[in-house]
Amino acid sequence: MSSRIRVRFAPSPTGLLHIGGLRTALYNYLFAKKEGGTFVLRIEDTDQKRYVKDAEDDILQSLTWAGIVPDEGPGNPGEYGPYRQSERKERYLKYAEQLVDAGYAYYAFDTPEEIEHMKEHLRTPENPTPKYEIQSRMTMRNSLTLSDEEISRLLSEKKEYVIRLKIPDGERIHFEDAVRGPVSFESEMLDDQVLIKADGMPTYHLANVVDDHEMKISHVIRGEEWLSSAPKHILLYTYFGWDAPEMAHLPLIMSPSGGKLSKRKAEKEGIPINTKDYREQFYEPEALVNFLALLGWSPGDDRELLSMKEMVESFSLDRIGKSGAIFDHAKLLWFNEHYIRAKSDAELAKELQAYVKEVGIPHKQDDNDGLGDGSAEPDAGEGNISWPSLTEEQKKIFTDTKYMETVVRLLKERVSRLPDFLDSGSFFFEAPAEYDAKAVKKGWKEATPSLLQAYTSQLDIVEEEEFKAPLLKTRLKEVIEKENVGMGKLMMPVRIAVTGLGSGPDLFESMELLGKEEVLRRIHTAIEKLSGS
RNA sequence: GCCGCGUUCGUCUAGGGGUCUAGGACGCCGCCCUUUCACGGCGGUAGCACGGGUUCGAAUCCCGUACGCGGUACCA
Repeated sequence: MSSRIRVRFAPSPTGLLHIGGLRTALYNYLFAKKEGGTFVLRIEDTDQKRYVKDAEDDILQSLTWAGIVPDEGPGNPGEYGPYRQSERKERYLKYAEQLVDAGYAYYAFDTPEEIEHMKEHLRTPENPTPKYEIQSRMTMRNSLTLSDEEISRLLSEKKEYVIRLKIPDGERIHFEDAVRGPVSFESEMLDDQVLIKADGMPTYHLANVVDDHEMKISHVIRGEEWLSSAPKHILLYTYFGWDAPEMAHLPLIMSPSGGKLSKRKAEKEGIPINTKDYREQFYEPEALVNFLALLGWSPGDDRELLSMKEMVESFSLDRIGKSGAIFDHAKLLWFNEHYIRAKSDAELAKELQAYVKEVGIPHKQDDNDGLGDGSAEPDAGEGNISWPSLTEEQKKIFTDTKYMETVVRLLKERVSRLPDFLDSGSFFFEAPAEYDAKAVKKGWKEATPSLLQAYTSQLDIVEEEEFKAPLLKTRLKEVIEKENVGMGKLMMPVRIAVTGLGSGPDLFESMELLGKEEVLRRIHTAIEKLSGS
């Protein structure tokens, strides 16, 4: 006999899965796994107006990518299906009518205009949002005010109607929230929530309660935006005579500028909001998951880098924080760097190849710096790129696994995200088109060309097979000794010539990888281009 | 407006009456390593929102204020 713990992630397919949703799913998942329970995915597609066709696919793909795989869901039904609310439509009406019969709900025939008129009438500065409730409902056209004949006539004429919950008067509704402790609401503050909409579909509130009950959900773990409607749900459980599940309302993920991290806000602040964005930009899923887990939860000790397994082992609802957590992209990048470095060169090379195949290579137009104060901005570099197709030559390079693995090995310690390999290692894939102005100014002097000549004449006589890092270094040392200059005097110009940049991975290893012919060509090109001007 | 929830370094957090001159991490700064940069190592910067209580003692408990956030739909 397995555990009775059952949790669900119940997104509505109105768009791509955003990271807040992903975190909610994650917490549900961690709790389920920790308790040996079941993690259910339920699609809450009761709003036909906002339905987005591909959203469900995206949700599942994103969850899978993150390693948060549902035990039950539309794709892998358990014994409580179907798992899409649109496919469970009939049962909600039945339950709602049951409530009507018991006197806990009623039919309402008001048109939207009539409701708006009522609210308009009641609206004052002190009460900007009038409700459909104990007072106002008696002025409306519903089964509380209409005669029985009138009601059955309207019903039989198939007039549009909704079913509303009859909120009781003067009750205080208490419940215990697993993360917040005791919470209570005055019933006066609730309005007569619509349970069944005019189109026959249930609202979230009804569907949610019915499904959680029918699917034997033991713990409802969801975002704090639901806290205010929890009393309505509690009321529904009571009226149905069901035990309410445990509730846990998660703190919201906030934007750096304050407020809920909405799509709009995130975009404005340069934060990828959809899980799909992270997939497409090849973030390490472990990094996102680790980061998200710690945004509002902590294992109770000083560990920060946790595998899914470790998170499962340490997870508990009472270690979830109560206040909103600001999304810190810089910290996410730190996690990402960590997980990149934890991967093998072969693994990374493969991913990089996949990335290029899918996306292409970025071509920087201008404003190419890589030096200077760039390190201050974690997100620098985006915006000025285009994605042209690869040349034959580049295809050859990118399919050369050995080559790619070396690139990865040389660059791994200096990238934050997978695409950065292409950015900071662009010279591995094409000769520098321009030279970093700062570096040139600092390291390219009058005497440079002759020094470079001296070095290249040494390199000229190196056999191709001998063109290895240690030898290249030795040759360079010999030249500077002979010319009686410091190492930087030669190394910097060589770096500029070969990479176009003032800094980067080990120069000699980079040269070895590029090969004799290419290196010599680049040095000669640089002398031509930089010495004239 | 009303209702609800919250408030520890810039950010994520530990801490739940004495062990707190508040710990860790990211970021930032400095030093070391490296004749580049990065990684790494070491060090530093910075915080209990405010005001009242309770107590021998409060970041921790209570009240109030301020501020923030959420909700206030035939959206979820």
